[in-house]
Amino acid sequence: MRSHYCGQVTEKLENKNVTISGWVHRRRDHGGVIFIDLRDKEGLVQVVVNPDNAEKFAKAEKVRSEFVLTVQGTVLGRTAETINPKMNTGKIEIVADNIEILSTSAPIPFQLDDKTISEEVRLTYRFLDLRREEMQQVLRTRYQITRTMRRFLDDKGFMDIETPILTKSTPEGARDYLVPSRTHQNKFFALPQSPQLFKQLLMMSGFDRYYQITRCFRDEDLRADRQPEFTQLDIETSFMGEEEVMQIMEELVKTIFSEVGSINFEYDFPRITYADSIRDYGIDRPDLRIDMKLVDVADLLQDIDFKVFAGPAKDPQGRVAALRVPEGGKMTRKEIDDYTNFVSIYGAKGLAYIKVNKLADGLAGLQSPIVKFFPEQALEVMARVGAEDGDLVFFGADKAKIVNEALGALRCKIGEDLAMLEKDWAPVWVVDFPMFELDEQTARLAAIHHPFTQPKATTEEILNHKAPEQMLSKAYDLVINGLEVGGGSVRIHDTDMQAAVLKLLGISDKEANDKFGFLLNALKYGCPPHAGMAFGLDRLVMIIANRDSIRDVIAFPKTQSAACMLTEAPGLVDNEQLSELDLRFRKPIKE
RNA sequence: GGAGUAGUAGCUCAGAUGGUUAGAGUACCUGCCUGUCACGCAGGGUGUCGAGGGUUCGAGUCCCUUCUAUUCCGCCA
Repeated sequence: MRSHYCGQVTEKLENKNVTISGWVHRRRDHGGVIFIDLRDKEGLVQVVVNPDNAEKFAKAEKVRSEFVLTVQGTVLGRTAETINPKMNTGKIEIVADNIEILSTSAPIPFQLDDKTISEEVRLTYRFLDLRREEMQQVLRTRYQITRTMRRFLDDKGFMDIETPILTKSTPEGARDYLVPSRTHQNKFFALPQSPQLFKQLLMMSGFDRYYQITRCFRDEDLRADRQPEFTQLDIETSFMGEEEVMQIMEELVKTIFSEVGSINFEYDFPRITYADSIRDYGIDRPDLRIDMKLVDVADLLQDIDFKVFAGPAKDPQGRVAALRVPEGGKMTRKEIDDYTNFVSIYGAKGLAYIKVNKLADGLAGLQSPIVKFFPEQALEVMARVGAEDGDLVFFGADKAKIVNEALGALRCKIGEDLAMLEKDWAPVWVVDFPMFELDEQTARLAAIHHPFTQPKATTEEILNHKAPEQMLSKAYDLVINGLEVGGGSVRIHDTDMQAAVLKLLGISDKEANDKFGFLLNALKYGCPPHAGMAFGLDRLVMIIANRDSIRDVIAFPKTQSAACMLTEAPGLVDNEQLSELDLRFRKPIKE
């Protein structure tokens, strides 16, 4: 049915007979001659149908968009006036000897070259949406990335091993997707949030280097960069520490960017500690494409007669920080109001600012509703943040968490709005994460990474630590352009240390045994030191393919309510199925 | 759970202040056309104005409820 792909018929094949098959991209009927652009995965080629044969011509007249055809014909060079420089195959055309209609098509609900189609329509007809060149290209990029990952890891002695999809609910972490068991009454499987425990067990089994490109499931609300089922490149190694894992993972990422995106990082990825990242950027996944930092000014403003600033400045839990926007003085009142509105999302009660008109004029050169509250300190603050004429300096003063989130987000928003991105790519390792965080509602400690991460402390120190929330862990995240693309840690390989961590987390022996006793048990039988990492494949593809949404790099994604527009999943099931599972609804089904 | 935005023809959208028969482009259909490549020309409207309720003499427009999509907050070890 095919001697060549449409997109690969070039002038080299002139005067040759070819057979091509594909979809009718467009038909132009001139009455006496009909042009058909035929499309397959390699591209488009123009087919010319002349009226020299009535049967053939009649078929061409019947043809419509998206019909599937096989065309036999002769490749001919176009005359100079009819060459189409916009097409790769524009120097030639195929003069049809014979046309076969393999499949007709109803009028399609949207035109493939229309770039303004709503996502709702695209997802409902995803099989058509995926015909678009753009989507074909993205999925090809995705495949090239996974292929590169596999080759890189295979060459380094990593082995691909599958782990169960039907598994057990884990403590903490995200909400599980549950699957009722028919053979075990009242019991449920959980879909894995990640193969974390299995890959640790594989290390204990002696496989030494494991990887898997695998689906993970988390039943939480969606975002542009979050789907309830997503794909991870999951990796674990034995007898490697933080440094070795980070090095090999960095090499992997560089290889992917180089081979798939022709982007070459000729430097070591910078590293930043969690604490520094929060201090300078307000967030643990800093976008280093933007050259602005938060600057602490609390020490200068503790004693002023302006409670909005002085209060948080004196509060150990508070923070007063400034964000200097170079040349931000051009901002209008409305723009500033919009930013004030923006930070309110994060709980900020306001957004103070100082416009720097002319520093040489001293206080008179500063334009601001708040300078009058601290005339003595204002210039010192300006010096601290490095303000120059024409700048605008924003201030956040509140609980540290609020200031960090508000100014951190503001920094990125302004960076984008004012086109302040200084480079295309900014990878960075974030290291020295705290081991625990204090849950404000329950006042309990929770693991920031997961409870199997090794703290930077001995078992003794873990048990006797006076401020466990200050303890660091051997965890690391890889952040690119403000997006967390991967994270990992050194794991605990010692029974006593694992018990100590679980104890701090307030997980009882019984609970630990119920939920992952198999892991604790395995730890007893010779566990190698091991460490690993997992990459969010979808995010990595998104960033390399330069898309704004993870949905654009997944063939069949879910909507924000975790539904599939195409299959209309999730759906109702038969009563018979429910009764086999011994399940019943607590409320009547709404029609 | 919360905040914002959107929902009118197959698609993308217009439709101040409530007013007669709801429009445009495109797609589609019919006819014409032998060099187009977003072909062109002439003609044709194919509609549950997301759904339900309310106000009104009268609702695409106002009010309430609700559904869907999307962005964000919470959530996501």
